[in-house]
Amino acid sequence: MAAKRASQPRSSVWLTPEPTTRGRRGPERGSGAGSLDRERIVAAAVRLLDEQGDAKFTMRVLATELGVTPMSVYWYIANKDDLMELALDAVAAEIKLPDPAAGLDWREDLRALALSWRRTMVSHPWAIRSYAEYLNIGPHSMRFSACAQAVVARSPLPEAERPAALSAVFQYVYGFTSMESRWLEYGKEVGRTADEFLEEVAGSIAQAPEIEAGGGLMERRAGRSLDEMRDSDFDRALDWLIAGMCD
Amino acid sequence: MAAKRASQPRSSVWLTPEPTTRGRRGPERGSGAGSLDRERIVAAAVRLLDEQGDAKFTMRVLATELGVTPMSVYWYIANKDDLMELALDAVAAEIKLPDPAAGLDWREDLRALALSWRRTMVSHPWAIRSYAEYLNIGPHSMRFSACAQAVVARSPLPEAERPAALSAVFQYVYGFTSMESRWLEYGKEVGRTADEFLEEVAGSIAQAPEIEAGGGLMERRAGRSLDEMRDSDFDRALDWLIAGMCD
DNA sequence: ACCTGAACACCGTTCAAGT
DNA sequence: ACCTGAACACCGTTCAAGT
Repeated sequence: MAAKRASQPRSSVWLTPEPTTRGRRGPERGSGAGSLDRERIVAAAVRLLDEQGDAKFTMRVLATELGVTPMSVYWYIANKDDLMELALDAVAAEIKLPDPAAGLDWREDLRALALSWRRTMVSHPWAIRSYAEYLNIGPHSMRFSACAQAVVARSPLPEAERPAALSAVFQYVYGFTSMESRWLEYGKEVGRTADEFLEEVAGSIAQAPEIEAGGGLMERRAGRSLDEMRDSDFDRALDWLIAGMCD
Repeated sequence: MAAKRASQPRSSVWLTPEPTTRGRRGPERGSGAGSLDRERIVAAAVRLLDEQGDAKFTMRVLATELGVTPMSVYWYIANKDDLMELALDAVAAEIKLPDPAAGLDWREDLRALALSWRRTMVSHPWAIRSYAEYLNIGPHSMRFSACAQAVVARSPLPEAERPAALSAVFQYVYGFTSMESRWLEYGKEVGRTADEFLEEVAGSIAQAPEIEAGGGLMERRAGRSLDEMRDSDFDRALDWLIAGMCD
């Protein structure tokens, strides 16, 4: 999607200051059903992305949803890439941040942060996919990372190592969640649970002659469901990470 | 790209047994310049993806590169998604595996595996992006994960915890590398080094009033280049992970 | 200031036809 | 068995025009 036109360098909504005239209007203009603005457009985009997935999300269906012609939308946003960045940041606003006044240990707060990031992303698979394509530097996203930095700032780690600590935790969470939602989505598309789907795939792989059997990576352990296993593997790895950081 | 047509569930090349008649020919047919087959198609795809990026990679330019009509390619592969999966697995073949006979500590082998995965992916940014979209269960990819499993099998970890260990390491590496190559590519697109680009972005963010300053996440430490910092953060986090796993 | 309609330059892919 | 040409059903977006 990004950089479709030939050699135009791609940029970011966040780096091109928005002309405040557009989509910004005073309170005198009542929010009648048909009035368009950035906010309404982004909200509709997020809703459609959630409901139908990013593959089916086009400027044309967005316009239809808004009861408007495709080109109307372009009055408020420069292009689809910008809209995706806006939608991405809107989702970042949903991530619950721990209350610093609660007085929890920094490790618990870091854990909580990781968990709520994961929860949010699993419910917006298109968003986590967009991470691979867009810079994610909107205000809500920055608010999240500022919060994360404040949490590690309370740790005993020397200042020079804090970025590595954040990197370790959140790159891991990103990787894990990305993988997780890919399986969930695949399963949903073929109409099964992730459990069933993964088992089918494991079966096919085991039979394919040219594929050397992975031997165990995909198999259930102790009769637990895959959902349970996923959760506990996630927790376990997080524990290791945080434990390792403190020696 | 995946699942473009409306409600057709997406599948995978690896799950739909290839009719061996196609693209498989006896040795009697010399590999003349114009002869098409799966192998040649996939090789050309990888080359084009490397050179021009996935945004510009279309079936039409692929066909042109092969000196053939777009639809010729479809005799050998079912669709573009399948081709991407094939290309993805071709790249997985490049990942260097540690020699189990070298007698290194399992931790060193795990590290080596992570490093060579990262190196391979950084040189094929389209491939790491494809991870978010496709099942990655081709023979070379499975060979890689079988190797990784063999390595942790040599660790003192109880069997039930090995999947979590693998998950921790490789999800982290995936997340890190994904982020890394996104910045590298963005920088390249606007014609600067990742260093310069990141600095510019940090500058813009600092100035944007609605964005709460991240405060330090993006700043250099001790005058080192970003490349150096990236490498050392990566190493540090890997150490933590592996150390944490062993208590 | 805001919205439309028609058009452009693309996509991936189907299908009937050629050799 | 392999390859082509024309066409279909889409995309995002430009541009000139309307109100």
